[in-house]
Amino acid sequence: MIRINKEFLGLIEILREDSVYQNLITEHSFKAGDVILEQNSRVYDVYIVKKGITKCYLTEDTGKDFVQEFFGPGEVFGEVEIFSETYSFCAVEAITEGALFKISHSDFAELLDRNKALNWLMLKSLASKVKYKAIRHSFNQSHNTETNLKRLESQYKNIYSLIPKKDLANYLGVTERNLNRAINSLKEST
Amino acid sequence: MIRINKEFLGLIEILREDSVYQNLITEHSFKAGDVILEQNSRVYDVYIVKKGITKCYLTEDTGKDFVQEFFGPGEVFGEVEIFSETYSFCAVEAITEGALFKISHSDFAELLDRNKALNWLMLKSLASKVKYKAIRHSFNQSHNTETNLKRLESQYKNIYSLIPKKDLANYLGVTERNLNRAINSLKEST
DNA sequence: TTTAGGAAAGGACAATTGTCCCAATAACCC
DNA sequence: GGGTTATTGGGACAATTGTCCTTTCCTAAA
Repeated sequence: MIRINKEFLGLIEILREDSVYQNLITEHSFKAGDVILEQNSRVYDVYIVKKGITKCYLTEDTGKDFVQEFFGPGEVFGEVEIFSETYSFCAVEAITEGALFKISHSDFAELLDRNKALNWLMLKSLASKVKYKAIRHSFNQSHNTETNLKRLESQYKNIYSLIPKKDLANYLGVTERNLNRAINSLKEST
Repeated sequence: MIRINKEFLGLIEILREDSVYQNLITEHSFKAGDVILEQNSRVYDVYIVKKGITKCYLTEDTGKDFVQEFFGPGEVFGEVEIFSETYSFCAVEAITEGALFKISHSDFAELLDRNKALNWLMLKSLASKVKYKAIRHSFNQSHNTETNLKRLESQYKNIYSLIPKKDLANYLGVTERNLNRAINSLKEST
């Protein structure tokens, strides 16, 4: 749900201690609501969240948004487009204020080639995304909204203060109306 | 849906022309119904499908199976467990007869380290899985069974001769009953 | 050809979720 | 404060999907 990757963030921050990399890896701040990446756009950079929470979502032809993940500190995005050589398939938008690191695709590709630690963390990060998605979608498809919500609540006690309800509904792939029903029914059962 | 990766298969077959690798990369045949990998088991090898179709699926606590993907020629599995260092989160079972290549985790890790082409294809393969999953689950969540089925039918004209209905239903995350309804309703609308 | 067994399809009803809209509440501006 | 406008939550009904069980169809053996 709120994905983080401390190892990756750690490595990026270590690299930035070298002054050479400070020009390649730039830091930028964002505020809540900022659109960091648009869907179906050319992607020139790889992004690493330093602080704050963003959402990565996809807008369908029906007008419905589906939230892929919420990205917290250390989470990487814009990297898939290097390897698949296509336009962005998700939009990324800030939920809270925060900051991120940015590296151009060409610089990142070069770094990947030279730096074995980074290369390995990249493989780990991608593998983790594959695994996480597999497990989450399987669970979501096999259970009703109430059960899915219960799972999230147990993982994030303060979920309603972290994520707006609308985004939560779009993450679960249901309407806000239905999410409200599930919330009420969980409240009653306590 | 039926994922293939000719580039990856090509590279593996080229490597196997070198007699050194023929001992590391072994070939095995399978027949329909064979269980190639069990869920929640230790994974010792990376697998590459050479011929045939397998399904990769996850069994939930409810007893429901959810099919992640169908793997055709070139598709890799068992690799995520190298990077995430955990037990298998999916089972893999043969749908048709076929054959696959197998490499031990340690040999594969070493190959990844030495062979840049393989390293790059591995990154591409993982990125492709992430992207494919993102797009598919977003679409599936945002549309009803009939629309989801229509999408599959348009991509695979002969889908009902390739994949058993039960597996198709588990791929879409619905019951067979509901899949039948969707099939009928598409038939009527022609 | 007949018949029994098993798999596949579909009918009937229940549960879940979506859509639409109205009421309650909060926010804001004169 | 009064009045207006957003925002949020929930009621009512419709559509979709799940569950259960019956019917149909296919196969194979006698």
